[in-house]
Amino acid sequence: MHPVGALGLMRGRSALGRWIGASVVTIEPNGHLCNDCAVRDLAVCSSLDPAELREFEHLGRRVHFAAGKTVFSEEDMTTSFYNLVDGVLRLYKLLPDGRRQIVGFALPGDFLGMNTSRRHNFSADAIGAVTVCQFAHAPFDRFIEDRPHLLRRINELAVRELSQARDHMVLLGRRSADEKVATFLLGWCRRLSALKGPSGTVPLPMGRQDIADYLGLTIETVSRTFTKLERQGAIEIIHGGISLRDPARVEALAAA
Amino acid sequence: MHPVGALGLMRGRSALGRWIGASVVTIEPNGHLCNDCAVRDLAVCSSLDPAELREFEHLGRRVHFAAGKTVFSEEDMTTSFYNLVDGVLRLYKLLPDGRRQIVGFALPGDFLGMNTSRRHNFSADAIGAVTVCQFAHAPFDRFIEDRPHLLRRINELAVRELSQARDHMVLLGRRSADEKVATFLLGWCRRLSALKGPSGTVPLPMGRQDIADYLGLTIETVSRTFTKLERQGAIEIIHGGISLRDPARVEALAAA
DNA sequence: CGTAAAATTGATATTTCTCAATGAGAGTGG
DNA sequence: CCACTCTCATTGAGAAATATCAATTTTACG
Repeated sequence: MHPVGALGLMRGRSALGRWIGASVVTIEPNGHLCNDCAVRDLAVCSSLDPAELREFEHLGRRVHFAAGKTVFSEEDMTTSFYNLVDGVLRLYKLLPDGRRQIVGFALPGDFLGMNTSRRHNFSADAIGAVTVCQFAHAPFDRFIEDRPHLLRRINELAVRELSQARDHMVLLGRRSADEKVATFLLGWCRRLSALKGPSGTVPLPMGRQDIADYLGLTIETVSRTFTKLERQGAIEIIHGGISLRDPARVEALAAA
Repeated sequence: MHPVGALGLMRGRSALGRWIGASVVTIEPNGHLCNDCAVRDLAVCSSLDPAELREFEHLGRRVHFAAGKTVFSEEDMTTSFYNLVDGVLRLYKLLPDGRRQIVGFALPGDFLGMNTSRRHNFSADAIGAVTVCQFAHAPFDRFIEDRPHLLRRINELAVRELSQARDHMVLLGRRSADEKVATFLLGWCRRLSALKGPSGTVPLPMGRQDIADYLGLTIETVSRTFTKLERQGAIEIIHGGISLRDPARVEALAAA
């Protein structure tokens, strides 16, 4: 089987093709059970006991997005929270002249939609096919009201993201192109391992331009750096991903 | 009066010189009243009612740090939360080879010390004299236990910081040196205005190297950009700060 | 097979960094 | 009060990293 497809992260075409063609955004009929949910233990839901989970079940609805579709935009009013269930999102901000900074890639279990302003402060696009669990603000807020453990869990996720954001600032402000790429590959690899277990080949569902916009580089520099790493024997470039040939070397390049 | 000293942000020498010379880090004897606190309505405390505040009062103790002192270090175990009461902190991370990225400047009202690991994920130095309100973890956690409104307030601050962190990623990854400096000056100016009211001259308590490490530039580039802005008539460089001569022009340079 | 999008590669330009020297204030001690 | 020294900031010249522009190759998909 294709290494990328095997992890359900294929770009441009969905392994779950049945929604595509019918419609690019599909809302699943009610009746999904949280107990069956793939991110049951990863997401905010991990703080809920079985009884709560049964109630929670009725608050959210599953929504599918086809590759490239926008889940929400920076300027939109926030009406919902989202739990990413399957697929990958690119989270980004645009400058007025079109320059783009990707502020992160969301993976299953990530919780989106928190804000102070009533507006999202970044946009989110599906990379490949995506499933989210969507919660309207009002009922979610009511549910959380007398469940401080859920609030605590949400805070925990926010604080973790904050820590990652700071790490990324260091990368953007103080690392060379080589270090940026090496650090990205390692970090991505670690996140996927945590999610799906270790694997020889690492799928990169996002395109080179996405990687460039995440690392504050141009697409050409990213491409050249990939090639350089491959020539050094550190990685092997596979279609739709890479293989870490010499992880120690990549770590050395990442300079901790 | 000196414009910088007037705002209590003078660098290198404290307006409250009485602690300095005696000791660089001073713990105030108990008995401080939250009601008198300058950040009463800014900090996490704003979510507490008068009765709670009286109880809260006993949890924290005020600690003073002289200019340049480290409040906590990245590698330290976290034993406390901190409420910045007076002064400015630089929050930064270091790479093994000494490169530094300043991830933010903390101002009065900011709440520090949240984390998921049991360690701080950045270091904090006093820029000029600083007063913090320090809370030991255990009693603070106990206090928060049955006060979800305080937890909600803390979450609110975390989410706001996250939003700022993302804005800063855009700056670091996608803006030119000129845009970085202009954006920094405007942002700093706005933060101080919100805190102390608008003012013609804007104190910059941090040094040029701090600004450079915040913007992902070198000190020379920052210095040159300041000079350039001054020659264009956009700003005037004052000792220990600047004056926004032509705010519209600076905003144009910041490119939204 | 043909076309379009994405990725790679090369040549050159630009920005920012590096290295080096100079200048300006603040604190010190005579 | 005045040299002296220290740190911080500024300025200049040249170097290096990365961006830009342009062409080519590869891959995807009808």
